[in-house]
Amino acid sequence: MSMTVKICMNELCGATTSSQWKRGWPMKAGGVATLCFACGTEYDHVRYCERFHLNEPGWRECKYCDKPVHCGCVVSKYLYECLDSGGIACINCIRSHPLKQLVNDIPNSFSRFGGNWLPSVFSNRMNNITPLTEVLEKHQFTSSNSFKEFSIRCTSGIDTDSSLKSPLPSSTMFVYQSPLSMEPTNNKQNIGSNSASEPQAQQSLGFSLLPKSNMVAEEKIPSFKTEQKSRETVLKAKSGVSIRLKSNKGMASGSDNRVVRPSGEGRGRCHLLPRYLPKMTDQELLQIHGDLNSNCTLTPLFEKILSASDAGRIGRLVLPKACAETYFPHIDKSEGVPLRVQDIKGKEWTFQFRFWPNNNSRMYVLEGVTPCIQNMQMQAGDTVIFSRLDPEDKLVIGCRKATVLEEASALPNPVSGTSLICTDNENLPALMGHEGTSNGDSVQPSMIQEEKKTHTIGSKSKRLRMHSEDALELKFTWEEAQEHLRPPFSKPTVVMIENCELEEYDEPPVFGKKTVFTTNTAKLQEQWVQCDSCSKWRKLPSDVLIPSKWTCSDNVSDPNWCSCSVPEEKEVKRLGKILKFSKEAKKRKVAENCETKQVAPTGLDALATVAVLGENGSEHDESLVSITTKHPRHRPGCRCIVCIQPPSGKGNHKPNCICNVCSTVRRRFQTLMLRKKTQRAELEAEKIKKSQVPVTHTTGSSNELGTGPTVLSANSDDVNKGQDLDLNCDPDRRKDDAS
DNA sequence: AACCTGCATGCTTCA
DNA sequence: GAAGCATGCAGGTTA
Repeated sequence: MSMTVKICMNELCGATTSSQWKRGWPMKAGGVATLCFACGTEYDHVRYCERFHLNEPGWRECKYCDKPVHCGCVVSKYLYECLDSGGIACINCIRSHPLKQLVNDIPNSFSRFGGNWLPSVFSNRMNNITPLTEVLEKHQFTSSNSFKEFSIRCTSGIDTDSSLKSPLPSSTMFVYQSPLSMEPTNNKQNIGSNSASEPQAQQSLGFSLLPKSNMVAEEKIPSFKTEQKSRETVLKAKSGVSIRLKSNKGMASGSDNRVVRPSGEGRGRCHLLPRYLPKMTDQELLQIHGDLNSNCTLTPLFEKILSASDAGRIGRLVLPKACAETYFPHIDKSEGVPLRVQDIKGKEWTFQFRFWPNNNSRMYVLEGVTPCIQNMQMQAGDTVIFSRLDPEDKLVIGCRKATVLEEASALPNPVSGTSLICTDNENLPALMGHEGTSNGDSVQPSMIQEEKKTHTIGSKSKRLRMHSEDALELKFTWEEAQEHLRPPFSKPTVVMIENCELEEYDEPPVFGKKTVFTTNTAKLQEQWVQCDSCSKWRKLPSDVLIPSKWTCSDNVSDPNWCSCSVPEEKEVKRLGKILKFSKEAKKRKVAENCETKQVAPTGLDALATVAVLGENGSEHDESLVSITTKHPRHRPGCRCIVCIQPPSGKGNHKPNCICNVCSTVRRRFQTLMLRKKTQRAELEAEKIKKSQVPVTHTTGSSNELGTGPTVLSANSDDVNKGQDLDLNCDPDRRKDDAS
């Protein structure tokens, strides 16, 4: 029995289960896709898995069966990335390592590399999984200003003070805005808009033209030409598109600058409930014009926030009765009429506009909307906007993404007392079906924004109300967060990927106070923490978890230092030097990154940097206290290279030493050199390219190609330090010397 | 067994 | 209290 789970190659879709494919999809292995039911992407045979195991560039072996997995197609790329997450096999291993498990149950692991938590692990959405190499090179160890803001949303069960001693619950979602995987502005604004009353950034608003012939329904929608000109403002855009804005100041909506723009339709307009009136900013309308290529007038008709059932797999969008009867064709029969619309990508969609008898009334629905909704990446909580385009009388559909907060509000609480920040499409239906807490007694009115409730799908139903007020939001840069995130108590699984050791944790990291780790003369790790009350530094055992607020009185491990009145230990002076070095190293690194605009140092560069710091530190202080600039979270048992290397970073090993440290360092240098070689080649190629273009100024400097960080090159003496294994050498120089 | 269709139920909002 | 509407669910259909 071999059953293949299909994966939609549309990375924005990623539909996986057979149920998400239209009928005709073969259930047996070896079948080919035709159409993804979720997103509507059409496939031909060539684009799918015939390429699955071909030896194309980019392939790699399955860690379990040694057969090639990654051939370059999206499907295998996905497998490849999952492999990096650990524990997943290729299709060859389907029996022992079910692909289904791979796809539907993405391991929620938390990875560290070189003591730093990888951002990708915090975003376990299928769409957001980022290849390891990209994570390392583009996110992790680049200059600090390249770190994107991310937020940790804690829940009511997590207290920023004391409860943080405990690991975050598994349901806690770390929202990290990856420039690779998320849209550029929306999430950041969402994350940043703690106050829900802030104007919401519009992630996307898609409108497109609809050919007149697309209107299948013969019954015409009433024309907009009858609307009152006096209430219109026509914006002439550069492209010549006229966007007719109907200023209606009396109907401005609440807190934001979103203006309720009634369609101006004569029939039944005044019967529309306010929540269905289109609320669009001028900016949005101006944005729309960029998508329109003809001289047209766009008139928003109505909008509706998608409910769970609207966005669900049933594919039925319930239309507000008044809107349907006002703007859509009149229908007499229950089966209704087909209706064509287009989205922003120019894709045509045909919906069945129909109704059901309901309590002596009618319930209007659009059937078959799932592909369109998926294609527009809409979820429950997002707003679908129906508009008309004049003079062609075309029906267009657009969308407005909900904020993270809105999305959160749209979700029922899966765990009592815990709010889940989740943007995962796939989780949505399941969560929607979770009624155990939907009628929970703990449901409280939102304190974040009263109005918000009327804008979320939870506004109508108890079932969907959740505790958005419980969400706490802590903002850090990714780099800052590293210093607050500490490994959970569970032991990590160390996996080697591309000669890099990754620690995989099943549990999320622990969030706590920033501390400084040092190594004392006995080579034991110590932890320093600053009192929030007296600002004195206190020494604690390295395995103690520090809550976000800590004072001397909390120092239960050493009664001698449990009072703010007690002066600091003498060792603090050394700590001060260490901190100074740490800051300087960071500054140098950032400055160099800005200056040279080179490829950012990788974790291996950071390793070398650490080694340098260790040496310098020892120069300034004879004690063996050392600190890692990139490894603030080391704990006993940590097996990363920084922890296992000699404190001074060099000098204690013979050239032919085969100890774990030396072999690891050798191996890593090889990898680093190889990588740098590639980078250098790329840069040179680029330089040659540029040189062929007329250049007004050239510096003549050539040594910036592929060189390591300043910290490395500043220690050029190390290059000539004989055959001893030298952790501080510049790999490029080393390579040059060798050649 | 999974999916689809049509209707019923019951919660929310409005007048 | 009435109307609207979100969603559950039973029965039919399909793979």
